[in-house]
Amino acid sequence: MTSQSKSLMSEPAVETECVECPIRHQAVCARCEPGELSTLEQMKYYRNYEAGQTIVWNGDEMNFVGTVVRGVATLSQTLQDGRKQMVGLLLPSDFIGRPGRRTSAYDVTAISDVTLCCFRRKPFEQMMATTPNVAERLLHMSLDELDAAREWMLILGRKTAREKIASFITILGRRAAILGVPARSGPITIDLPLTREAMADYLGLTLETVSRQISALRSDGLISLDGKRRVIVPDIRRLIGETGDDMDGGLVA
Amino acid sequence: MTSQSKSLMSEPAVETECVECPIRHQAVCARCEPGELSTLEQMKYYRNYEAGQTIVWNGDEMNFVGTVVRGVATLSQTLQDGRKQMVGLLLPSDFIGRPGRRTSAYDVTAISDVTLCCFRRKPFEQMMATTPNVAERLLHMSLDELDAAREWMLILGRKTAREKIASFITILGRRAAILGVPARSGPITIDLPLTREAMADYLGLTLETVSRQISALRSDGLISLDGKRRVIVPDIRRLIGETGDDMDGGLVA
DNA sequence: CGATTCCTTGAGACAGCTCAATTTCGGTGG
DNA sequence: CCACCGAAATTGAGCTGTCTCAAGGAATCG
Repeated sequence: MTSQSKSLMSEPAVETECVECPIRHQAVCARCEPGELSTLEQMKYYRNYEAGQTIVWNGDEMNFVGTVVRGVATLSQTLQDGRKQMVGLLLPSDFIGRPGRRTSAYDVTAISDVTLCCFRRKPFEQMMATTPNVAERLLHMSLDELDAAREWMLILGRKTAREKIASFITILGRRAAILGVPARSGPITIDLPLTREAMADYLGLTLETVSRQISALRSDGLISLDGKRRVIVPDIRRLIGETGDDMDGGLVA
Repeated sequence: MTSQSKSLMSEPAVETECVECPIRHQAVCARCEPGELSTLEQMKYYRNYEAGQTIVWNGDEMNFVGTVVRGVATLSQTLQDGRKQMVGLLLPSDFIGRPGRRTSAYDVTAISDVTLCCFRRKPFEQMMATTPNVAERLLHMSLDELDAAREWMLILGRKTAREKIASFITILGRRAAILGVPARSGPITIDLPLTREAMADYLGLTLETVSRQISALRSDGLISLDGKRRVIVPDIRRLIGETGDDMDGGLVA
């Protein structure tokens, strides 16, 4: 029997038919037609991971690809002496694995309990060749990720600690708005899916600096906290003003 | 001796038939068959830019896509107050523009005299749909760029100034080895395509720090300089040892 | 209630930044 | 060929934002 560690019971792990899948219209299968979908249906299988578990190690063979259906995972890289940088944050609908490559270039870690919708790599690659809707969608998603990675480079390379935190919260808000409730212009609630340490690894800071800057934003009235992990943003525009960006947020319409 | 800098007369700008194109096997057309190639041949046209010229501004409409045939260009982003971060370095064979998007998300700047092999965007998109070899190749290239961007995130987020410089030189060496002369294990010569300031914008440093660290590496015997822009690396492995990376360079076989 | 994990806050250290001269180098014209 | 010019690069000195080290506090769980 699988040990349950930190959750009392293992969640029933969202296993639905594709048509009912909560991320049906965001994932790699978003553009598939009913016929194609039933092909995927036959190929797919689910994998579950508990919070803290490693999904793959950097360099490991990876004989599947998949989509995050539930939970949050991270991609990270490490230097010789253990300094760590997160290079990707995988939320529901994000894709894991690279067609055409056998091994992972990153450590992939489940940060909360995670469910993946997987395909064995070889069949998936063949399927891509015959299903332009999938290949095309994957290209589109990769280009989006590339844009995100570059936005991140700007954050890592040029922003101050305060700007980094403000940016991070803003970006989370943007993703949440796409996936879930569209943002009204009132106060917005954002759940941080990461510990302070993970945020630090994400932002190229130390956990102490992350903590200090969150406190600073709070005492400046730009955010308030509900517990440690829930942020309430009374006026998102004011927070965006702290990111240093060239104004165009896109969160609030 | 190949072209450089601000020559009085505009170079005759490499305009060849696809079959003879110097980057035939690296670019987006790499996997095309003769028939497909002649389709491209009819669609393509060349554009030339002088060193320092801007190719597109962030937010500008961009009605073409293209491949760098000659020269070096950069992708960069800027914050409100002018802080700048380079988010991509485009060498020959690299692709510019994003199919399916009308405007550029970055400033694209020619850093030396540049020749692009271009396609108008719409026809290119249609062509992609009917030419899986192009779409597939573009996906592959985008995923490579994504990997590069993530490697860069590690550099920006977690490396010291010295490690950043060592990494930068190492990466340039790797690219040069792929494109040109395969690296023997003797001394390697690497031309820096960037000013110190541009390197700084790339590495998230100031130009003074870049200069200091280059001097430091030199006085430590890890590199030597021929002029300001040419680096000689007597022992690439020793330099790789300074990058902080988890050892796997891939430059020297 | 201890134990553990996560978070906050403080005080001092240091890497890289800022400001400010020089110096070097490639190009140009005499 | 040399003198000169401007851009690029180097070097110095002091400053500051973030890190490091260290000591609690808060929430969760057995």
